[in-house]
Amino acid sequence: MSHTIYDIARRAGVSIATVSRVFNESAKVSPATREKVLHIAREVGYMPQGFARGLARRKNNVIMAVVPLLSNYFFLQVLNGIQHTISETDFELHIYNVKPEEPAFSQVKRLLGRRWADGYLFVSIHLSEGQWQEINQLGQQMILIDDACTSCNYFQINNKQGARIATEYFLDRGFSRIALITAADRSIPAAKRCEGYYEMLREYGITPDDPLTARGSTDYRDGFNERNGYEAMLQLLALDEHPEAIVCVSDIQAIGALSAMKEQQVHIPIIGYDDIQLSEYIGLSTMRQPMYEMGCKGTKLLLDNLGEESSALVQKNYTPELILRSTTRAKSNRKD
Amino acid sequence: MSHTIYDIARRAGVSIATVSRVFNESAKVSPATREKVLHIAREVGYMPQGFARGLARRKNNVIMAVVPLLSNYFFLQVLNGIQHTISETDFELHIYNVKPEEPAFSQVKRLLGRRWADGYLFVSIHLSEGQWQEINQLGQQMILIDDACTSCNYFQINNKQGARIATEYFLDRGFSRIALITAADRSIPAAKRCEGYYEMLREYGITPDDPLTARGSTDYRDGFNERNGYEAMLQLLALDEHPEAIVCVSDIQAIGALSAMKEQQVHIPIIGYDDIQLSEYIGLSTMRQPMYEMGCKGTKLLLDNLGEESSALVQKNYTPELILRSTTRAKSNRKD
DNA sequence: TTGATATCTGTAAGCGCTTTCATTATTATC
DNA sequence: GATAATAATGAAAGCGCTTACAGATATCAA
Repeated sequence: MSHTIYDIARRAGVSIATVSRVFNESAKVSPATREKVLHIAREVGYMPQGFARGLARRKNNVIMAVVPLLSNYFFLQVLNGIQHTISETDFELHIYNVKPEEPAFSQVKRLLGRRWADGYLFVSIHLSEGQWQEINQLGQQMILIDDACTSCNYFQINNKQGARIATEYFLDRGFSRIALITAADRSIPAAKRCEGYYEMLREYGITPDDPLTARGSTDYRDGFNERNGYEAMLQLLALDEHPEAIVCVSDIQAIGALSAMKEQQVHIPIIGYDDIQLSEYIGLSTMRQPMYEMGCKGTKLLLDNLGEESSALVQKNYTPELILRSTTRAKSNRKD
Repeated sequence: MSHTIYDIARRAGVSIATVSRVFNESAKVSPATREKVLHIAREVGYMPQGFARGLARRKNNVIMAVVPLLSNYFFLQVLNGIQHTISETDFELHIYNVKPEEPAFSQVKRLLGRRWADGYLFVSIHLSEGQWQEINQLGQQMILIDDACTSCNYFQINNKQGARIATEYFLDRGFSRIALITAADRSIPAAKRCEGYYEMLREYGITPDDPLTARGSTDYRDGFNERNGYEAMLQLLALDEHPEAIVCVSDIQAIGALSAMKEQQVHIPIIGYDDIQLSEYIGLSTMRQPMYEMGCKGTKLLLDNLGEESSALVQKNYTPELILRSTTRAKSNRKD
């Protein structure tokens, strides 16, 4: 069943060192022995065990992407970028999914302590500056994607700026009753986006109106879910006066909002956030973030750092881009 | 930086055996020493390394879920079930994502050879009977979810039956020009679903009409993508006579098809497949599969098997359920 | 032939941990 | 106070591998 290097060595009539050399592409083994060993290995399905090898080498050629609740759409594209970059090396990618039931901080600490991987990519894991510092002091190679910390390498998108751009788009078109659909308070990106919305409103001399900030009560995925958007929209439509436009902190909520509008036969311009793949087909205007690119760049940096001893900090900020589609177009051609 | 059990032992003035016992909840250590060790460990951030521990124990409390290209919506829900079940144990879940560029078979073989995990859950990985046999002979604990093999444990959904149900729904309503939107030929589930469609048509005495089977040319994710459905729908709408109803092998393609219909202002009843979360909000009728449940059951079985020596094969087949929503309702109340 | 090089292979030490077994310290029992 | 039983600890082997280092063999110039 489970063969070890000793079994192979015995059957091939060589020492374990030779077997090891065969599997490490070390040149110092004659073609004849190499073939003999490989043949036996193939026959019994032998391959060096990751652990033992990792232990001996103090490196196991695994990098780990740490992501929040996997069914969140956001970082799937980041992962694609990571995957793509890794597949060009001899590293393996393992993915670790932090669960919502336990604080991310303790999960991450435990994970790093185990040292399963040579390096870690944290995607959309939001911790405080102090917590990241502590994690970073564990001395593992790591990169933050979609969060920041002064002492870490990171690739971040400016959430506030994204919301500012979306809000300004509507302001520029003369709207002033602009509503906001937000998510759970505890979500840091949501909070940043709200902030951008408020800030931009004030810059245009508008005092944010409380009832125009809505959020559903469905808490699943920090409120980043369709139903939450649906509920929020219902609240907004129940107002004495409908809002003129809507800024939404995620596409997925915007989709819920759109279905509420459809039910009530109203059309209010809306801009989502994330540019998930579906948005294009739904015609949802949105803020696009360079997720794939961040995945690639982050991975490349991590792999580079793995080689060198200590390298300079890389900290990069991106600005999201407004993608205009039909949900921001006037619906004059339709009767309803 | 990276402390070992020796460092802790030295600083605590005990042997490494004692430190090890502290971290293994072994009762044989006095409260005083336990505290002393734990205190020092906490101070320097020590935790036993996964490898070394795995090597010594020949078990590392990791189970691995192997999934195809991560951006596929299908198995996200399976993963939720897996996650949920595992979080109630002291196991960790690592996820491995097979890449499209290399045959899944060789990736899986390599992965199992490394023995990173104690057990493996293969979700939506489609290999031939013979290939699974070979994989199974590597002697690792494994469960198949959404595929089958006579010598393995598996939890499978009857794809053919699902398509039969969808097709029959339309047949029962008197339609006979029922179209099929399918995906890439190489996709096994897609093929099975097609088969169900053809079979049911014939049982109702209808000879399948070639042009009524459509597929887009966008190959991304084996054709399971919005654009593919969009293109397929365009082909169907270009026919001399529109189909009366559409069976689609995935929700994601059905969404593409719907947007094509919307563009051309037509409404043709359609049933998707998968019941992804968005479908509810779009009102898409679909075939629902018990994905979450399969994730839970599969994981539970795997964990059980990990304990015992050899246990009886568990092979379970599910039938998808037809969920009726607005895309199968007559659109008589709307003008367009 | 001889010694010097180059090529291949084996020996053995370690990687960081767990765990058995032996040893010592402690407590209970009479 | 001696003995047996119990509890806490340490020494050491081993998990499956890599990798210096050294040894063996082959090759070649002189």
